[in-house]
Amino acid sequence: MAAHTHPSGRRSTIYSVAQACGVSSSTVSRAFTRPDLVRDDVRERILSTAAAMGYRPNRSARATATGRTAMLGLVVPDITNPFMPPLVRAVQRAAADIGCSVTLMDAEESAGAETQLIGQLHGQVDGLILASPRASSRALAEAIDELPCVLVNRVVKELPSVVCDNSGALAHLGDRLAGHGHRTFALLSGPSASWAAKQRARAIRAWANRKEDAGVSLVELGPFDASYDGGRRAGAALLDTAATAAFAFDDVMACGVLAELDARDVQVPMQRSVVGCDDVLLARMVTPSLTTVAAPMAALGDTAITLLHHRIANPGIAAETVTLSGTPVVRDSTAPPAPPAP
Amino acid sequence: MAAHTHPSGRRSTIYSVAQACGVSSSTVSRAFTRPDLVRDDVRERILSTAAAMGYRPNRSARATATGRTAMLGLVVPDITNPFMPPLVRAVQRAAADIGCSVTLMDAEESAGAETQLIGQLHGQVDGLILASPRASSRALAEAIDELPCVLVNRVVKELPSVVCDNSGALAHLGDRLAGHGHRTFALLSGPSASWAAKQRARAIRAWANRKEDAGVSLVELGPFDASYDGGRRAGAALLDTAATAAFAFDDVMACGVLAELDARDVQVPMQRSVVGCDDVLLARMVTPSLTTVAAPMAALGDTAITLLHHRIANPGIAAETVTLSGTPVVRDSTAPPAPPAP
DNA sequence: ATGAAAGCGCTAACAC
DNA sequence: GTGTTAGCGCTTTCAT
Repeated sequence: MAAHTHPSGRRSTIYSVAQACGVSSSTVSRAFTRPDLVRDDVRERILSTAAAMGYRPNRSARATATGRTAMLGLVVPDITNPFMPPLVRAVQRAAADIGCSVTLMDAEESAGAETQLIGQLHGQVDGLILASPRASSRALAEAIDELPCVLVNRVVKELPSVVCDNSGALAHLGDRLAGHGHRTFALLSGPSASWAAKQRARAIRAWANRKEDAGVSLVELGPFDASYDGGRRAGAALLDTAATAAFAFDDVMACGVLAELDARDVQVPMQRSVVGCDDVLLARMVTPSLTTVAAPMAALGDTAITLLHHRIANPGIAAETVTLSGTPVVRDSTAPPAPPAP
Repeated sequence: MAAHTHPSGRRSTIYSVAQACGVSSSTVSRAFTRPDLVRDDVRERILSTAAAMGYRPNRSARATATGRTAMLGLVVPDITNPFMPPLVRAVQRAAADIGCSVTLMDAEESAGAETQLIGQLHGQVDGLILASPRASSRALAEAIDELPCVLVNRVVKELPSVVCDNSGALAHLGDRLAGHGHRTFALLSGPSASWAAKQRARAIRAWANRKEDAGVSLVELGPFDASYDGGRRAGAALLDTAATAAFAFDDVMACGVLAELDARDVQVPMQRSVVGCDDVLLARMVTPSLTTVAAPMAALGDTAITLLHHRIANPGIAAETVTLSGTPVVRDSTAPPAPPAP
């Protein structure tokens, strides 16, 4: 493996390749970016000598010339949230398909950091994907300022977004539980600032209302942190109610609920049923495995990139928001309620 | 928020700012990159009118001019592995401290993709961090070709790296278990191609050898996948042995072991003790919570970036490998063995 | 199909 | 301390 540097010690450029091939730099450039514009034999000669010389196109130079960086920014509120990695992967894969790489920014749960990071991304990326941003709509709009962008799991007026609607799946799971004989349900709600938490709470309330005639009643608990510890607290709160089944804000919280119930010797699903949301890896790993609503990660990522791509190509296009649906996944944390004590 | 574009519709540049301020473009440039070189009042005037005009430095242009992109590449074998997010975060934070952003590449568990991604990063980043790469040393070296880089949790001759040594912590945990009365231990080893798996196996073997006189014996099982399912299989295998305590390759595997034992009504820690490795978030969330070895994530990230930074500044410097240590964390998955059946 | 030349936005000597 | 002037490596008219 020879060091692929020009004899002079400098990296090779289209110029050195051009010289070596006895063609002009433009032809070399074309050989890489518009292969169809250069005669086959010439192109092949260029490509092979370029490879031999270890030539690598300089992305920055290309970017200054074209005005496109071929990079997308992805900002997440918290990369350690198990919801994110699959999303990151999906976004990245889709971005690769359109020839872009993605620079990841973790806001470490700070809304302030979010807007600051967005600012930093200006002039560095062609567009932005904001996953469940926590910053206020106003702050967001201001930080984004003209940069093409799409939100994931949050809608803000005037901004395109792709969101996951779990109401159908949640209702399905609710029906199933009601069918099992559950009547009193608990809603363990997530952070009040969370758009997703609002949506999920709304969905569950709506379902419960529809089922009122069937004797279903809903007790709302929280808000709790969307964390394991938040879940522990939610689990404790749950036991103070008559609810036999609980909807946790997400799988992580549900996981905390499971732990708290276990710690208090309350059996799941025998004595309480609990359902999570998102279907993160974790959901399969805990005992009992979680009944939950699977988010269409890959589709979320794909759609976000498609929307963004479209938006980069047609600036000033109207903001649309596409809605995908979650899918109910039944596992071991739900079952018929225990028979009333004798 | 007005659209921050030049009246002409184009983005503002150092030139438009310079014109608006009645100074030369270099002064504007300096005001941003070497503030100390420009008189206070001038600098302030420049900065404020720049802000008013919505000027944002163009990173690509800067990069072509300086030859530095201020971007680092981070390639991970599998972003969904819970070990990675904290590492990613740490790396990112440290990178930010030296003024760099990081573009994340997920190889989706394919060694081939790894080298391909590395190739893609050439001419796009100033340096590379490779987290537990799976590609062969040869393939790696070839793909890296001259690009400054540092490996995390893997050592390859001629390449700088930062690794985590868990042997001390593992031995500590082993001693503790032996002190509890355990005598037969199982080593549930990880993928044979994994550098980390080799190291951990070696550490545990060495410890067991040292303890032979104390009656400690070790049975080696595996290799198993470093996954939940791998852990389930490992758990099943464990029950075919006389071992009362097991070292799993990592927390994810340990988690599978826990599930399998639970499924077979084997109580942890009463009937079997199990220890994981890494201390991922998961370790705290499962029931019982895992005794494990905490990896110094933040330090790993910091050190990797420091090494890389140093290496970018001084090309051709000798490759050093720095070793950090894991810390034992005792939780609920370990305890004295059950008394021999009467 | 190929070449010549201008320009992308910024930095970095080098002068003043 | 500030302005002048070359580039950085690449793309892209515009000719030929």
